Amino acid sequence: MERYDPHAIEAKWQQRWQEERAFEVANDLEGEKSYVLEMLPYPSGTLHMGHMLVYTIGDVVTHFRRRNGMRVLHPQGFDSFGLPAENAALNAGGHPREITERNIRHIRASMRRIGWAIDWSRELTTHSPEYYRWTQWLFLKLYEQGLAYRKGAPVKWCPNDQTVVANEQVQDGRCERCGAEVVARTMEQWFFRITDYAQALLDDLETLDWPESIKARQRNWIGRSDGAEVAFRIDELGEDVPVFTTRADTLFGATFFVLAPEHELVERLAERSKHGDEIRAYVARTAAKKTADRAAAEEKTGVFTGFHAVNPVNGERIPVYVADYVLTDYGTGAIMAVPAHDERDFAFARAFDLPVRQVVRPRDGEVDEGTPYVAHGDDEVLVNSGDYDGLAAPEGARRIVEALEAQGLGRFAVNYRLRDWGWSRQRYWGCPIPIVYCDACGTVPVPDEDLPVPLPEVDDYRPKGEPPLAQAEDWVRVACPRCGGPASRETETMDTFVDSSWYFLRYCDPRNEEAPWRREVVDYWNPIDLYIGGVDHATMHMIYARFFVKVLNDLGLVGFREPFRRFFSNGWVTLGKTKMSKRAGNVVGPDDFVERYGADAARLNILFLGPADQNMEWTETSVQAMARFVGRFWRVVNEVAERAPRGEEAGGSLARKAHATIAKVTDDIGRRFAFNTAIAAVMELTNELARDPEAADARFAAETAVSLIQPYAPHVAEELWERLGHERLWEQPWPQADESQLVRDTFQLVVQVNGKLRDRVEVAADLSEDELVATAKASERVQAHLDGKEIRQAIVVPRKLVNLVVG
RNA sequence: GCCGGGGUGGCGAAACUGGCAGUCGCGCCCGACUUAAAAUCGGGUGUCCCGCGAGGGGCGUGAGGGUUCGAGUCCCUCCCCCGGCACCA
Repeated sequence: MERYDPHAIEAKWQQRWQEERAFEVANDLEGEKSYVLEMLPYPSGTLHMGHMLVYTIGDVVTHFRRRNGMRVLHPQGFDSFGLPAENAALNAGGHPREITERNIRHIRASMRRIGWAIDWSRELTTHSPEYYRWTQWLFLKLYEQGLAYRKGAPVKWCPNDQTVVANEQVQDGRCERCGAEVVARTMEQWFFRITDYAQALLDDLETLDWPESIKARQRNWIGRSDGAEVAFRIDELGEDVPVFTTRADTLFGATFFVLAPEHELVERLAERSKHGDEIRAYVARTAAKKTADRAAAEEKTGVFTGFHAVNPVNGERIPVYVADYVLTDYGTGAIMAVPAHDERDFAFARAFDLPVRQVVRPRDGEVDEGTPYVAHGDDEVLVNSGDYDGLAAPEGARRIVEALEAQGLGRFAVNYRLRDWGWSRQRYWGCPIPIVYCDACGTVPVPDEDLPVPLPEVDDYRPKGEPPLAQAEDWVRVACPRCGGPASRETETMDTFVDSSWYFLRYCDPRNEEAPWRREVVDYWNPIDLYIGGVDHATMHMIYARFFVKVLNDLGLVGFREPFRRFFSNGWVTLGKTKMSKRAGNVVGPDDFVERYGADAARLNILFLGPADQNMEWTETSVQAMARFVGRFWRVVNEVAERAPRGEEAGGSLARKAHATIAKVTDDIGRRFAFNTAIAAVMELTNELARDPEAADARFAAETAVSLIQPYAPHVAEELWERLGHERLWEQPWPQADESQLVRDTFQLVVQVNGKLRDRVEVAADLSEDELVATAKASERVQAHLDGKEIRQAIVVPRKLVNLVVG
């Protein structure tokens, strides 16, 4: 028998598939389709085991669905613009384009070497002008709709380095790099109005077949809360300031009022206040603080403004403070403070010696005055609340808001935690924004026919305060598309999440030069039937893509409202119980293992480690074990091919086992996504086959095993299929389990006494319940445990067990 | 704090619908082949107790309770681990 040589076998079949374009699929738009997609990689290095996992899952499903008669779209590409790729280039010390394209070549070669069934004719890279032309085009569509806009947003600025620094790069209010005190600055940034779609993004989660944990994360991220907006009048100004509250039941307990330091009113108050300097100093101090540090602050800080707000429910004047525990970008940036029923307000009241007034208490029971009482269900009632005293808290809240509404001082309101998506970056390696600024015409979109706006070459692409594109002066200077006068281009670039918010649509029609896609094509393939990827993209990318699709649907560009009908979230691959990552320095790549043990063993291994949606610990011994299994599989099947009789499949125990394995593997891959147990089932079949390779039904069992392992180990399966005298396994229909073979005429009856296993008896399948009980009683082992006691009851589970209850 | 996922042999895990706990694999032990080792192949392997042995019995799925003829699985209380969000009013 020939030795198993994975390299020769894998090269042979990969060449064959490439020649035959075996995994390319045409846009016939006919028949049952399945779009199977894994999240595309950042070409920031080489493949690691996480990639091995996610792409092998997709590959198994692709083969399975193809062989079940579906037209399967399974493309691949590279998320090659943006920070991940650019940072990799900066580390490598080369031009981002060169480094990125080198990484792509390497990864593409690895992917081909692993033998994934990818339609390479549809490959895309987000940094190619053919792609980003349409990213720009889509931006312009959103811009036309008013869904893309520019606004000032607070950023941290280092006056020494003359650069914006990320929140994560500020430590104790100082620049991480040079130690200078950072200051807050408002800078113009581009945003998408994703908040317009907050409710739709929330509602439509119900229609998706996603893991509950992932839906929960998105709900959490969107963060809907129901409450009321209530107007408080600043007494000295005569101006109404709205607050958002979820606790209208506590309005009578408001004892002070707080504005976020960034609230637009604060500067105006400072101008008129005798505490003006104090207020400005406080605002400057808090602005420089990292958001996380503000949140982590043990002591509440703030400053009295000298102004007062009037509580609309009782006309009471309460002092107005500025304090950084109130966030500027949630609700209205101002709150009514109810220290008796809110932890944060309570802490502030303690620190500033402000009154605490109890207005909600349990119907029965005592309240500890030393801590805020936050419960507010139907078991809580209002007190100190005028006409509302005695009402249950939810009812009281409703009545109070209704009364305010009647006076025009409040209304029921909904708030979301979700913020508009800020996506412009002062970096080089990203999609240019097709906008021109003209002194005469203002902000002018670049006309479609002038797309793409190319990414210019610059001398120094490293990040600095000014966008690197500003150096490309000839590129920046441009005639205004509207008036022809002197104008300049937008020099910021898009975040990579913009590129990845629509790539799955481009795969459907990747070479279209007239449009981003043809609608009938995307409508045929989409929504994606199975999307596979890591949980780390469960919020950002997967919310942004959902937003894009909803907008595109509203624009009539696509006929569906959700991109990912089903999502499978793969686990992490860990080494030493730590997620494999560059940062942890524990990355193991598949290249090495494919080289040493072959692609089939590496593919089987990653899916055999454990359930694919849970984290799994990588060990070198496990891939060796898989190499051993493949070798054993090779020997056993070859032996059958050489020695087992040909002819009709006989209905012996091997054939029965084969049919049972078909049923198990089909269910495991098709319904349960339990890839590990499907492999175990084929191993069992192989073990039985090895015991009797010359049996009359050995050939059928071997063919079945080869056919079932094909999605996991397509190369060795194809080679063995050929040795069994057949061809083109990748196109063969998936085997069907013969139900009649699954039904046996005897079965093993489990006999319990008082629920404890006492015996197993092989019995005929057609015995009646009485006969089963009689058989159970007849067992010697059972008799020993009956101990002469009376049988009070006999539980019979047909075709399974008899439980004799004695007492 | 809120939300989500977990806890089963020495290890990764299986048990899908309440019905034989531990499939499959790793590791380990014994044996075959070998001058020897590696590789490969065969057998064994939850744990404790009784028995020279064949065998028999008890215990066992994070802890405690409950429902049930029967619970890893369902219910209640609690502990621990991992992840997400978090001064979100």
